[in-house]
Amino acid sequence: MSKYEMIYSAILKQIEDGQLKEGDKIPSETELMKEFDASRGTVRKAVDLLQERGFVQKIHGKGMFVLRKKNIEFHLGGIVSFKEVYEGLNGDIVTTVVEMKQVAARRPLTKLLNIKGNAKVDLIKRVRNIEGENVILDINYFVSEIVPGLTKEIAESSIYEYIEKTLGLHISYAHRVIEAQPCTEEDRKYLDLNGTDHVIVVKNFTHLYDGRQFEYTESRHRLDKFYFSDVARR
Amino acid sequence: MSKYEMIYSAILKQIEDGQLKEGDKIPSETELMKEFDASRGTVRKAVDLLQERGFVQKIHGKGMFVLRKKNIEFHLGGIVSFKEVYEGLNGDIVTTVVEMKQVAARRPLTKLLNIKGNAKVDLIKRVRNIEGENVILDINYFVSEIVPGLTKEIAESSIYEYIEKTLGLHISYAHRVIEAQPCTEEDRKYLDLNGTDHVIVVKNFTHLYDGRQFEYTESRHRLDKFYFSDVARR
DNA sequence: CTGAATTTGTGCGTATGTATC
DNA sequence: AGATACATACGCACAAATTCA
Repeated sequence: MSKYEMIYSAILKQIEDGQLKEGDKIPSETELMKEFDASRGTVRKAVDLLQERGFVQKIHGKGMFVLRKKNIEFHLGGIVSFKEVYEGLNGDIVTTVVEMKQVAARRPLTKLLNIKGNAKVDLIKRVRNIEGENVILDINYFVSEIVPGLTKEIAESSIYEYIEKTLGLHISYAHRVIEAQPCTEEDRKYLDLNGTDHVIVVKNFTHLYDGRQFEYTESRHRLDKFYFSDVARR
Repeated sequence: MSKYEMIYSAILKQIEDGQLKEGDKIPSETELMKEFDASRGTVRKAVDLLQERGFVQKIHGKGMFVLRKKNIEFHLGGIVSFKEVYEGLNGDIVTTVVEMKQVAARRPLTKLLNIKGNAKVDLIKRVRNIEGENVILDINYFVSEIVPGLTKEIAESSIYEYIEKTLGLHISYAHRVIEAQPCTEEDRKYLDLNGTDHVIVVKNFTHLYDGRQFEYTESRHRLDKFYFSDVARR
């Protein structure tokens, strides 16, 4: 881990552990330089990261203050977001693979994944059951050439861990779209819809560090279980 | 404008004008140093900003490449997001103030705005009409002590411009929450709901540079007109 | 395959500007 | 007015990833 990441983590830990509470002033940059035996540039890189991610707020001439303790979580891979994740989930999340096969890409998919026709794609459909109700249907498409060797076991645990740890690929960014759609036959088949006739769809176009797109995913959430939270700056 | 902002804008303009197209390699940091007569740190600050905002992707040892031309727009103030904004909106957006009054804060509101009871609050309800349909109901609450002098005229044009330009306040960040809710009586009264029984609610907790919260807003969107897009990194 | 050149990543030091108290 | 704290900018050195002769 680099030095600025160490400083970032150390300060973040103090916030999470409650040694630094909301509204507290964080030591000045010169003090942090001494504390961590680092240059000002390095300290600034660390605290800029803290600010970007919404933990602190720097004020010119005054100092730097703690905004919030808990991370505004987003999940680049896997489950995107739902209420229980934020509310400290009491019950369990059970993931079931309901369909899994390799297909040759056809028209809508070739565009969504930015690949040529007939390129091999791994299709995975998973249902997320929370506290006894099926509330999320995840439909993943992975480019087989980039992500080979997917199995049912991997799909049931963590595909992202497999991609990063086992395959050694570096995931970089995802373009996300959130919108509502009328329920499909498939939604009705797999989800406990509770009388609702729309779902919230989170689309993910996920890319590697080198820019290649390796995934397109639709997370279809039951309306009343959907929740999204973030911090926008400037 | 600072030097790194100049460099940021200059490169962004080249991307928007099409001189740098998607996939193109951007000149190396040393070349940009010469081009803009700047130090490496300044150039890096500019291109790091471009990367954060999703325009380019830097790859260690290779270079820096254009990802996309169009900004993934978010709107910190005012209208949060809806389909037509992204699709280049053909028709007009008409904003109508349907209610406006000053009230003394009561229980749910004191918590949402983080203020004391009986503190004065300006309540504004506005309907957004797009292509002949009322599809968004915005309910804004402003802390009167921080944002004084709001009028119907300001509410009909741009409240944020008034806050920043006229009052000279610096807006810094907003905590956003997106979720679905069943329609209220008010939704039914003001919106053309088209048979849907839920709305998508975007909640905004907006703060000044000094950390004070000055606004709480609910944007209530008709399901089929809602659209949200962003880029998540790492 | 090796090594050099290029390019981005990290870290240090210094100076000066600007806002707050 | 002076002290403090963050903001911008410059320069240098070395590390790590990639490319290519």
